[in-house]
Amino acid sequence: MAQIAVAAPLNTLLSYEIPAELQDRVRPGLCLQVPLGRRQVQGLVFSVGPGDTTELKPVTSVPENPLPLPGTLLELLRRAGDYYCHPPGEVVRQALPAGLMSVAPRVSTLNEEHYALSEETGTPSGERQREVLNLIRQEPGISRSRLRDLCPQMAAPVKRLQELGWVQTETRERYRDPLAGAPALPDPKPSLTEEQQACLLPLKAIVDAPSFQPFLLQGVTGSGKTEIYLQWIESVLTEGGQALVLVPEIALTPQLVGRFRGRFEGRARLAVWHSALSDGERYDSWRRMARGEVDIVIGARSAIFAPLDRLRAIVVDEEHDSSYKQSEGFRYNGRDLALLRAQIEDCPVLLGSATPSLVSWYHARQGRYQLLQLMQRPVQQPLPEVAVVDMTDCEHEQWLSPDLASAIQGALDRQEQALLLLNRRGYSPFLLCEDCGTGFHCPNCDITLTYHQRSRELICHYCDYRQPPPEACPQCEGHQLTPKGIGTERLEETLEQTFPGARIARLDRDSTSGKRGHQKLVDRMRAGDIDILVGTQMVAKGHDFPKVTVVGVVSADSSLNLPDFRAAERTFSLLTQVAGRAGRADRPGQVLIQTYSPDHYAVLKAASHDVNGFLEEEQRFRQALAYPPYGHLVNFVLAGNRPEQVEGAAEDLSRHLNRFPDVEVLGPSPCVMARLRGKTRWQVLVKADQRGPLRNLLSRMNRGGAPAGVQLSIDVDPVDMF
DNA sequence: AGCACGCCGACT
DNA sequence: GTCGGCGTGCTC
Repeated sequence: MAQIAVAAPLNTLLSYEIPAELQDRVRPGLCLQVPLGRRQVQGLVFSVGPGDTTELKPVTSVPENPLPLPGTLLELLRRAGDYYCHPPGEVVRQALPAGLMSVAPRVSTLNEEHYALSEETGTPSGERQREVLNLIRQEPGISRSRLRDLCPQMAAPVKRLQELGWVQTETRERYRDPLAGAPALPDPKPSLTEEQQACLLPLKAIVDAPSFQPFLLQGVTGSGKTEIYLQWIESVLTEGGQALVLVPEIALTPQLVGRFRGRFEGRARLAVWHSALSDGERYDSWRRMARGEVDIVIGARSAIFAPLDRLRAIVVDEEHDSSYKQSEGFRYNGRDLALLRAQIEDCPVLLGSATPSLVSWYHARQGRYQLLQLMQRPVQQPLPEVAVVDMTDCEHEQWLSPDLASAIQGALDRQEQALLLLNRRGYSPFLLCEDCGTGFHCPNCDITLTYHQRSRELICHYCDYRQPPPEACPQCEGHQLTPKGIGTERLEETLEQTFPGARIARLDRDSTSGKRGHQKLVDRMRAGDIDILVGTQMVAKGHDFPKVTVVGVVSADSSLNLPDFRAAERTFSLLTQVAGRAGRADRPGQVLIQTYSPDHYAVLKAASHDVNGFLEEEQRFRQALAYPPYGHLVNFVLAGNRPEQVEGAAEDLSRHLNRFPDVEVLGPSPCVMARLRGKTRWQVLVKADQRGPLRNLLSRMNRGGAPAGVQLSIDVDPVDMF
């Protein structure tokens, strides 16, 4: 009998009979095919053992050359599914590439010929043939594609040499490699500052005697955290171990990958893992990892499920970043699973950030994580001067304060660059009829449609509903439809009017088609072809623009006013991160933060670069309200088509949850987005001082939380309350 | 998720 | 009379 997670949203594993002829091949960690209803689906074996098989269907088939998952990974999947209360089959489907767990699209493998000299070779008559033979002699086992690069007309000569029996041909699997062709710039190892050496010491010490140990590396921007990662990983590789590096959004940080490639070129095999990979690339990268042919994996949150079996080091870069949390479906947190995996692997894990999350910082304070600190920048460069601009002094709809405008002018005069952050896409967040006050709402969601002028559309940023902007108000037929508020498009326009002649560009999801468009814009900025760059938080993440000396936050309020207990934490880290983009060695940067809440501690502490001061203040606030890390949360979200039914289900659920001991039930209440994609949404938030009572509640809640017609989704450790 | 079963409106 | 709409329920 085998316990199998099947590719279906079932809350349990299913048991299958193992037919006699497959008895010795079915093992835990194996992907195979099983019958489910009247179809065939993929499944992952979690355990094999004795049991009554009379009522069970037999396993259909086992692949020819299976690549079983490492036992530690299997354990991680099991515990993660448990912890986040998510069906095992869905957990596995998220964790494994499409080719392994989905039913339909079988991903193919590619093959390629490789050539070597035979025992007996002669001297061919043709010049081309001699050339090809020489190339094969120089590089035995050369691949067909490499040979073609060196000698484009190789096809006919190779064929002739094969016929003569002078070269041996071997067909091997060719991996689709997302890194192929990208240049690796050599990155010599610099000498470390004393501070860096002190950080590296305990990390290196643990390489010799691996065991579970979390570290929190708190380092100001520019203090060289990456260098610590690189040198730690280098020592791990020397011991024959593998390393996993998680980054919030790898598509935005190609320079980190470049840095790793440059440092380890020829010494370590690198794989990248993120959502922008094609199915084929993902499938091949997974197989490379599972075969032990990779030493370092750099990836986004789902890379925590990489099939590595010599894992000796895990790095979570920018550990505070909320994109580690998956916000729908299997709502796991990559940072938290990194800790779980490290525990299972019995290996160290390093969380790095300039602005640690309160939760991690608290654990470090409690002594559960070892704290490592980098307070200085190796290249003596002062932190930028940060000014807070009180927007209540400005006129209505004046987006640029005089202070920010003159700072930008200053940058232009000195032929330096300015970077402006505005966390809102489109032209304006509202379109309003001046005559009757009508706004335009999404028909599916509880939100106003954002006006996009470039594409002449009203767009819902939640469900992507689009409609052309009406000529006249549908209510009163008035023609004064006015955009209210500002988005990046309008900011770009405002800047064009204020600074005629300046080269202005915009970096957001709309301005860049595909990942190449994004990179192109970044390259132009770095080359100095742009004077002012406007962007959403994309500009704050990862990119290093050396000529930027002025950074403006157009409105700190948009992130501060989110209805979320982590709003201050988020705002603080965003402000700190974007402030770190200003300045360079020979010229200090200047940062201006525009806000209507100039006295808010998140703004003030960011302005004074006081990370610990912020965390201490935030800690008091969280403690008073028993929010994490002083309490634990589980959010139950109910969604359905019939509003009264959803509300009723939420009330029933709330009553049910109230019966559990040692938990506090908040709600039911309509979600912040009370309607999303056509569905009404209610939530019930459960809070507890200890994890125990919550675990107890969840383990008895597995299914049956909602009636037919209402979907229940459980968010354990929610990061936002939408 | 699929896939079937089942019970009501507009069609050759 | 049936074809097909999608609400509901089950899959070892």
